[in-house]
Amino acid sequence: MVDDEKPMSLTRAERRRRSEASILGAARELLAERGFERTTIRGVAERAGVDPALVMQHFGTKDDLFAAAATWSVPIHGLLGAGREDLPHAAIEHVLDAFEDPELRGTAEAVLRSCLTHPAAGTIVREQVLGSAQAAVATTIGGPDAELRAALLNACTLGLSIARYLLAVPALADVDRADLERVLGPALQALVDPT
Amino acid sequence: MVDDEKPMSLTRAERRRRSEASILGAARELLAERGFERTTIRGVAERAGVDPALVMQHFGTKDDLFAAAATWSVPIHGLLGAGREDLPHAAIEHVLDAFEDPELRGTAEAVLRSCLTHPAAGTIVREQVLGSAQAAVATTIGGPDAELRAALLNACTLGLSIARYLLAVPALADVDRADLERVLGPALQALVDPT
DNA sequence: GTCTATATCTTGATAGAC
DNA sequence: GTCTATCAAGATATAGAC
Repeated sequence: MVDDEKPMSLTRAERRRRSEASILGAARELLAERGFERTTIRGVAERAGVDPALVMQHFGTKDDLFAAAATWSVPIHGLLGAGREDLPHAAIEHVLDAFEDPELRGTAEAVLRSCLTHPAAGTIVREQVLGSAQAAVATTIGGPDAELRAALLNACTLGLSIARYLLAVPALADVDRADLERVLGPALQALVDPT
Repeated sequence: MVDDEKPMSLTRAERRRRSEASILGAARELLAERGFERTTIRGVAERAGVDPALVMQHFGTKDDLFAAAATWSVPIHGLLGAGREDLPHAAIEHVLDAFEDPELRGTAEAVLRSCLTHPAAGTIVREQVLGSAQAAVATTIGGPDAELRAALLNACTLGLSIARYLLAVPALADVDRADLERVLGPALQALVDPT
């Protein structure tokens, strides 16, 4: 019982870890490009360079694979640390950082791409992504309309993310950070300041 | 050749017109609820109360059915007639009207629901919905950033539509028109006014 | 014009050899 | 641990009877 570990166990665990990581990466790419419905187990396996059956062996079902690939832990510390004057700036940075970091962008796109058609993805966006940011922002805004203002702030940044990165609207996809902040900043400021 | 019209032709044409309309209505409903991939010909036929083969007979392919059901002629005259001070108000009315008219809402949701996963729907939103509104708004905005400001105005209203009507974010789905305009209006005004 | 029957393909998932 | 072979279900689309 004690010494039944085989000498190859490290290699076995290592191989498993690697194939799991490559499967997860391939799944994220395809989910980001095509969404949940058009992403197939076979397609994921092919891009990962493994056998289709191996994907099922590791993750059980397609939904479980999605859940594993689309786990998006939103870093809201940037929003929490901001005062009311910094909030627009922080919010814009928040989304631009997520989509310009190659690591984060995959999962962010994977979740957003399917959020209108896949119930699980919709719940993630509604409750985790928008929900946590809304709660973090509402307290620093304050006032009677705090929740509404926070929700609208989120809606605008969500619209920007979708239009710029997922739909690739020309006028938004091409513009650089500085112009974006310069033009959008005052608008979000008006949203945050209760007049 | 001249008199080969049958006496029943009116009935036949009428029946065809009716079944086509009911198929189109059922397709719009399901497309709005589930999106393109999860909408099946069988499901459309069942909801319309007709035979699945009849759907194909009328529309040829599933993509053609989508094209017919998701033809969204955006009424931008409200945006064209507005001056710079009225633009935020007109823009908000523009989206709220579309989603609160039961007739328009179906097609609007059908297009938006699939715009991230179905290429044709994405093109419609990018070029027709956002494109036409952007062109209409950019000229009244004027200045060097006109296109960018118009695109951002569109992105914000798109985000509002998605969050409120498709994702049903609580804080946005429950609020009424007046509050929405009161809070969002000044923000969009700041977006429109070049400072 | 409408429906029955079916062809053809693709999907997610499983069983078992090695 | 990995792959071959395959199942069962569901999809679009078509052919032909009525």
